[in-house]
Amino acid sequence: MFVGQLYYLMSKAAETRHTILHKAFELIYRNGFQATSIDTIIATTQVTKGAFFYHFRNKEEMGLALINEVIKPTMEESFIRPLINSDQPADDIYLMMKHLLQTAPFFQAEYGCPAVNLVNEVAASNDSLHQALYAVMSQCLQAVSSSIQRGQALGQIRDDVDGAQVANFIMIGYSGTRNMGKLFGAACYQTYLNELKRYLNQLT
Amino acid sequence: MFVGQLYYLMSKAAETRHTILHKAFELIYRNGFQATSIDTIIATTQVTKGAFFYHFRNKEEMGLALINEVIKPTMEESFIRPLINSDQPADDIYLMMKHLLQTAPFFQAEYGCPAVNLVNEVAASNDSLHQALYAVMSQCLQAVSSSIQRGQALGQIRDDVDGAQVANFIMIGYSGTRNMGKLFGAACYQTYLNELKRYLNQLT
DNA sequence: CCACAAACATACCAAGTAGTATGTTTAGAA
DNA sequence: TTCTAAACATACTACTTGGTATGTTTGTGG
Repeated sequence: MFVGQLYYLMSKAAETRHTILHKAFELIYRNGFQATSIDTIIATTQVTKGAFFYHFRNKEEMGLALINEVIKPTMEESFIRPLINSDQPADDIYLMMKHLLQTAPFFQAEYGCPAVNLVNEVAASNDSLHQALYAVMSQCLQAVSSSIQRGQALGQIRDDVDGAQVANFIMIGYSGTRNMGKLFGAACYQTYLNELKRYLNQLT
Repeated sequence: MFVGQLYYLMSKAAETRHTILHKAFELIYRNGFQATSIDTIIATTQVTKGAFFYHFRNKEEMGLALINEVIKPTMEESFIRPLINSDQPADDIYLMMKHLLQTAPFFQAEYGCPAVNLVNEVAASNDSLHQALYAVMSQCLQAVSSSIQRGQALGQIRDDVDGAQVANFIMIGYSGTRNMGKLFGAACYQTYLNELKRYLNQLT
């Protein structure tokens, strides 16, 4: 098979798959994984059930693809990329978080963070989704941890600071903020940013 | 009606109601609100559907009762009570959190915190449950905030510290810890406690 | 232009869902 | 004891769920 032919052959199918995943992402983001039925997904995508189950063996596999093909790239773009090669970790982590909370594409306080929501809903009950989310969040942890360690090498972060612990604390703060934001609204976001700055300053 | 007669009259019924609520609490804690069906609840409680719907108009009202009669007292006992009249807020908040994360009755990292889980699941989609959870969590916020302000009056906390903001940050940290604990396990708890101590020290 | 697999479409199903209709039991007031 | 309402029990229903069985369309390699 020529690549061109393969491309055209798969093009429409890939588009259908893409449509399903991204529409499902929106629905699941707002309503949760369990609460979003396949019937709802195919109704809003105008895709038939046959097409859905051609592309995904079952709902769980669709969820897996959603995490790996929609959520993971999104987190890489908004959480990890701003920290790559950062030479001022305290500032860069703060700015990354500020952007993430205030202008990221999926910013909506009432609905939280897609990744955090899924962790809460499926981590305890679905092993493969748990693992996929674990991979995504571990990447984020690693990005923060590395930037802290780089900061230490550059003499900008105190040596007694444990990068991995700080990274954990940042992720904890992020997920907690997204969680409390669903309850108390976006005001939480500014609170977290203020206290995060105070915390980061103290690492320098 | 005499109180005694009323007491005996309601006693058995109250027990049934209590059984339903507490068993539902366990199931919902582990599996979520939506994922816990009424059929499952009545099967594990050995209570019939007629009894269930005698005590609760519908599933939502049962959830409301669960928040107000099970979750709220639990949070009052483990989150609020340790902070009442605390004269060393930095220490007391840390100890309260340590106890809450390590020895509280509903401590199970993989399942998180019942209140936090519910916030995540229903805050965006159910207004009355949202309000009930808002009330519970606001109480917790208030307890932390008050203790910080008392600490300021006693000269133990810096005057430039905003008690309400600190309280928010504590709740954010708690919920985030419970959330990340579901993903990464109980190791998160120690990390949070360490960084919390560092944070609290800096307020004195 | 034809065979054939990829990509979809339609109809269906068994299990589960919240909730109801209609009973029966039980315990205390009179 | 008897009457009555609270407290439960049973059977049922309309609807939704994830998933399947069985088609039909579509593109493309030979």
